[in-house]
Amino acid sequence: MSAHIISLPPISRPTLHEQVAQQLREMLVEGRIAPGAKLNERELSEVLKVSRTPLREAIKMLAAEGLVELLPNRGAIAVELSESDVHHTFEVMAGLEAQSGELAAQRITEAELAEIKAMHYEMLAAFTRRDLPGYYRLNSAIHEAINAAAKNPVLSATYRQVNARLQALRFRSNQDGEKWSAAVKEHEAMVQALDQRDPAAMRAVLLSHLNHKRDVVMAQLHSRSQAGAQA
Amino acid sequence: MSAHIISLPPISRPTLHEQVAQQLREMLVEGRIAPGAKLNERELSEVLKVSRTPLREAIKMLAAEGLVELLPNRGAIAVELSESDVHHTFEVMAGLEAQSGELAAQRITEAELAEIKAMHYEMLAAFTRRDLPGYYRLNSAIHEAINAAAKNPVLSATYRQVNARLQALRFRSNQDGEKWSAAVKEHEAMVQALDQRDPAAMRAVLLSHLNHKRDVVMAQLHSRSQAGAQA
DNA sequence: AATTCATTTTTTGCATACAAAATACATTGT
DNA sequence: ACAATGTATTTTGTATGCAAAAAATGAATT
Repeated sequence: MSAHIISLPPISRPTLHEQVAQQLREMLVEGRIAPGAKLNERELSEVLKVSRTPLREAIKMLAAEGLVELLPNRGAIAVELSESDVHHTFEVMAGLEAQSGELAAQRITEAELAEIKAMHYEMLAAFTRRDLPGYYRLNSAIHEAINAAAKNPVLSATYRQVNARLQALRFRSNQDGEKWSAAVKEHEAMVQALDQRDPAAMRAVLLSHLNHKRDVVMAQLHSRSQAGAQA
Repeated sequence: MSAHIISLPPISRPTLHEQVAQQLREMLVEGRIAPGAKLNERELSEVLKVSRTPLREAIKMLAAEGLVELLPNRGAIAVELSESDVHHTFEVMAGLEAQSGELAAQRITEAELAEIKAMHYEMLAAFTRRDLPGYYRLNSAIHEAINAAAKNPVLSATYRQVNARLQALRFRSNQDGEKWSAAVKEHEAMVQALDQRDPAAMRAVLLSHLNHKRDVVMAQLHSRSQAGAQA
């Protein structure tokens, strides 16, 4: 048996239901399928050019992930989180982020820390330019990096799954300038806590960060539902 | 506002894939399907008396829940957690339990507390009789009750999903007598923290409780793998 | 005997077909 | 016009069929 021929098959083409699940995931998180909207199987199978079988398998996965809700004999709809759902979800996210930060402060490497600092400065640039899309992109990249620095794949997977449900809310609209700069200040404190390898400080700042984020989102949801009620 | 999707249908008749998923879940958690074992579709569809279609849909849900692993073109196997996986999973469970306890200490009602105290005494009885199955049953009922008292459905669902993976390990064998009484003492402290509505104390005791549980399980896994290596 | 290669068998993945439930529609009666 | 009821259409749920991939089998060669 020749020793250096083995271990070639790293690139496995994803199965069809896997690809479909990924596409639907994006459509749900990006809001191309609106919360509450029905997922018509015939329609989707035509758009995605697959038969209903792999499509249904993908939908079942998304249901287990909490991105869609299955209604027996009536198919699936994109989840629509109630105000209370959002509150509870943020509560869990806060706990996950706090733990993530706590562990990251214990386990982060110099290289990872340097990269986070770099992204932090880029984020400051986006903030200064009032470049909201850039800010959000960097913000979520930083949180992902903290997550990675925690070195716990189970925590990362759990975090991503819960976070995906929140992403589907599409709450990335303009936020109050004051709240925004407060968020930036919190990020400053985060980087500092990481630099000092201070888990308790990291936990504290992330808890407060997530609480503020929750308040912003809930306020937006509220104003959104107000606007909707008038239309 | 709120999602008023569910108004009437209290799931009169669960769909077939739903029932199959539930059955498979039990088989996996109860160890009737061993970790690492292959899930043969033809075989399972004969045992469960359903066609492969709903069976496959159920398997996809279990994959999303992390109970089985999908191998492209080679079907599914029951997840087999590595030592590192178990460690990471306990880390997440500790965080979830700690938060659950923290919230429960803030939100528990007198009635809920009374019920937990009652179960605690039953558990003491089981401990005194060295009734291990009864002890485990009451132990998990108490943790479920704490979870319920936290009044966060998202947290409960996340907790259950992560916990199911650990249950599949079937680590309920005899534990060291000293460790056992230490666990009971921790439960005593839990009830006290709940009674005093002390979230910080609750968090602390649950973190240490889960850390000890992790140590016990890891030790058992180790001795088990030792025994396996000799056979 | 062990290894390689070709062939058969099994198993998975996907598409289609059919049945049952839900929805939409139309007709009737008031 | 409206409600009620029966019928048609659509949509979901399940079973079956077929093709491709993987595994098993077995012969041929060294």
